[in-house]
Amino acid sequence: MASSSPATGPAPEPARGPAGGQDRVPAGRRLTAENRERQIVEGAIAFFAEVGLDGHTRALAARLGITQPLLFRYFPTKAALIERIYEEVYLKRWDPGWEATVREAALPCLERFRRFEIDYQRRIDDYAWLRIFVSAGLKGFDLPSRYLGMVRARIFAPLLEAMRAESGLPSPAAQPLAPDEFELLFGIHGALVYVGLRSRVYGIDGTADRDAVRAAMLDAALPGLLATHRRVVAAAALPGRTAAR
Amino acid sequence: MASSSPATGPAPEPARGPAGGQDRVPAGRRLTAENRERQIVEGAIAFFAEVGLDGHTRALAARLGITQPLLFRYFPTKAALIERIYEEVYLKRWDPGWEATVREAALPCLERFRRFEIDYQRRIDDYAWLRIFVSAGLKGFDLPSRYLGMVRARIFAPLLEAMRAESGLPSPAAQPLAPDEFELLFGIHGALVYVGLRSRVYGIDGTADRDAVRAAMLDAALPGLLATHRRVVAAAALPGRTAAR
DNA sequence: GCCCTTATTGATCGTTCGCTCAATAGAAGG
DNA sequence: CCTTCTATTGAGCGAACGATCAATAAGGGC
Repeated sequence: MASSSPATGPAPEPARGPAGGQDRVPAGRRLTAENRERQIVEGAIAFFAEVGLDGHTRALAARLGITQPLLFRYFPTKAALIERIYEEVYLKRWDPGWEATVREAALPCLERFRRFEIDYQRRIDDYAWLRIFVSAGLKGFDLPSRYLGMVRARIFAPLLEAMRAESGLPSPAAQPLAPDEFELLFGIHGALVYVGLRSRVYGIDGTADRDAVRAAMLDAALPGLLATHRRVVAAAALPGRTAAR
Repeated sequence: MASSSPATGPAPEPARGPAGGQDRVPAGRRLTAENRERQIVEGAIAFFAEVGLDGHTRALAARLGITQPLLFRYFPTKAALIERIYEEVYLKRWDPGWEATVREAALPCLERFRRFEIDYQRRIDDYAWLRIFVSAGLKGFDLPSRYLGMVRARIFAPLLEAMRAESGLPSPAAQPLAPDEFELLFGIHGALVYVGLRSRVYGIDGTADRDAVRAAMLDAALPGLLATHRRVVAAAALPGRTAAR
């Protein structure tokens, strides 16, 4: 169970990522400020994803083919650069369409959940996204908890409300959403995320088509979800045990 | 979505852990070599779990109330100390009883799976265990992939073989275990692990009784597992698509 | 009490960290 | 061609890194 190398050795996969699809920054020496900044941000995302947020600014500069002081021309501090990465990777990649999907009244709520997860996981299963997310969590930053708080409030809460309605259960206004109801969705959610984690963080090659694996997981988990949800809501309505916290 | 503090701020939870149940090392100045070594290892586990494997030896020494050079009296290098942590946290905490549980012929295989996961997750849902595991994965160490390889080979493979037999399907000798069959178990497994990750890595307080949450997840996921498994095996037997890799 | 063993320390090595600043060089406008 | 602007660099700051080693001091055996 010993690790192969003592303290070195970044991740095996470069995985520079789609980088948003914009055309690559020209490799010329003297770039415009705008182009250089974009190049630094994109390079920093790939770099810190590989080596972790403790990565050194000199190593980042070397990878970009520039000198280290130039980084500080564009970002006053290393922390500011990391902050920028948060915005770029997490805020900018949040799709408002997700919030619309889970409210699409024309669809059964399980199908809304399915469509959200398929699309969400496709975006999340990214080398930089997953690794920086986990790395931030390990360093005690509140990014992961705040981000998952968004998922909880903007996605899962409306979904649970729709599931309540579809099952003829009292609305959240009448009976507040119980933590166990969220756990139900986070359970399936976690199983899907774990597929990416094993590949991107634990370095397990795994199955080629993770998208198909997740689709199969949803096919297995969704059919029984509404019935389980009804049971959970009924249990939460009883004063038997304290459900919250 | 900005993090609260730029680069400082370890995890909110000390969570020194049960430390194996052995009596604490006396706080006296001059300890026996054996006691000092144990104190260093236990302290290092808690320390590196909090701040990550990039934590500094001087900070570790300060927390232990000793000077930094003393660490190098007991461990030739920082990497050697981390190696020792791997043995202590992962190798020593592997329970051979797990391998016996999943082979217990008297029990239905779903019950074997249930019992394994309940016990396994209880041990895994530990501040140091989860955080060092993830931290090692981010640093590119092969600990996580090798450990999960053990779970796959020693736990899931015999379980799948038993599920095959219980469903009257061909044995792995006749038809090799397909990757999709493992994904079936890793899916449920991942959902359970994710419960701990959200708390220990992402810093979400979450539900108090994670053990009960996981039990409920298993209750929801297990009933349909055998039927799904049969479908996966049947699909893997067809030459329709390449199942492996 | 003294001595011997060794756990522990203080001082320090060479390196590298994040970061600063004056000097340099490449493109644009006249 | 020359000037101007500024992107970029080279040199270097103080601090902290992992690691080393001779000096110190606490305890046990006689």
